[in-house]
Amino acid sequence: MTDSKSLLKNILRKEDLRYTSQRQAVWNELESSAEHRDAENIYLCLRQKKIRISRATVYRTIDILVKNDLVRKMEIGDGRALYEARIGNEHHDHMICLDTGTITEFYNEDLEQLQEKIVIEHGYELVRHVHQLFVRPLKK
Amino acid sequence: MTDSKSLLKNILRKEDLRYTSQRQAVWNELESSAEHRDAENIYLCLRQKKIRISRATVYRTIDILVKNDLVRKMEIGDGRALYEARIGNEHHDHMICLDTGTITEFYNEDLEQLQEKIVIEHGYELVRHVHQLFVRPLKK
DNA sequence: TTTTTAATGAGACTCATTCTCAATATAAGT
DNA sequence: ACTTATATTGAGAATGAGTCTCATTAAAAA
Repeated sequence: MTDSKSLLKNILRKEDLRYTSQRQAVWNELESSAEHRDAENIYLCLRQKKIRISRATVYRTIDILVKNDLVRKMEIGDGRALYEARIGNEHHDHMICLDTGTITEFYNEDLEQLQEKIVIEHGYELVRHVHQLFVRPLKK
Repeated sequence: MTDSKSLLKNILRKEDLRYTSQRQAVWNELESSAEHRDAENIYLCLRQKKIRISRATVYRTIDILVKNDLVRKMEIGDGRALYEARIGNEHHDHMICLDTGTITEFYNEDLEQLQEKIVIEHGYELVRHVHQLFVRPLKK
């Protein structure tokens, strides 16, 4: 059994959920590309591959994957959510180019530590964060 | 004429838009409280004050205010947008308590500079950013 | 196998926001 | 001030992402 398959099976078992072809298909779809994709795109790609699945199941499955840290959800303010697989994919934040829509991932250790410091100073602990930089190409 | 009134008038003039009582009312509502409020809340408060206005106009006016930097829009992922007046209100980001929903504003100069540095290293200039820290109270 | 019960699909539904268009109000021109 | 041209408004229809319902189907336990 491939790693991808047993990873999902273990999570479903832990959550007392059944292993189904639809759930595997959604996970395959996300895991096999590094793109930031919305639910509709995943749904359409699966249909194109002749996989029998409904929008509802796509949404329901993504929820399970997000809750179990296999997938990360991000919203860039245009009304829909984007998703990306977390495996083989270190923590990072996003830079969104306003001219082209290109999404660039970035990670900065100082930034991470600074955030931790700030919340502690306010008497909190950090659970998660959203950090998006909306940018434009530097004109030279 | 109060500052608040001429400020709005100047912006509307600049944008070639007409000065109307509805637009003034929306701006008054936002300007007079430091809360992070959604469009429906603003609409209902105005109606309660017997001001004749529609939801459409509330949304349309908020858009004008946001475009002209009088108001800041933020989305914390629950599907609706929150707004806050920008005047008398320095730039800051938000810390959202997952237990209570409390929104705390924070500002850190190092953080701001670090962001600038990061985008430049990627060949971009920073236009705006979204930085939200989802937190829980530290148990002592 | 049979049985139990969870998962699925189709489409209805929700909810924030946007759109449409006839009626109204602003402000420029006289 | 009065007209006039046109921007703005309001009511409700439309949109669109996401959720819900419930009859049907499929896991997996027995």
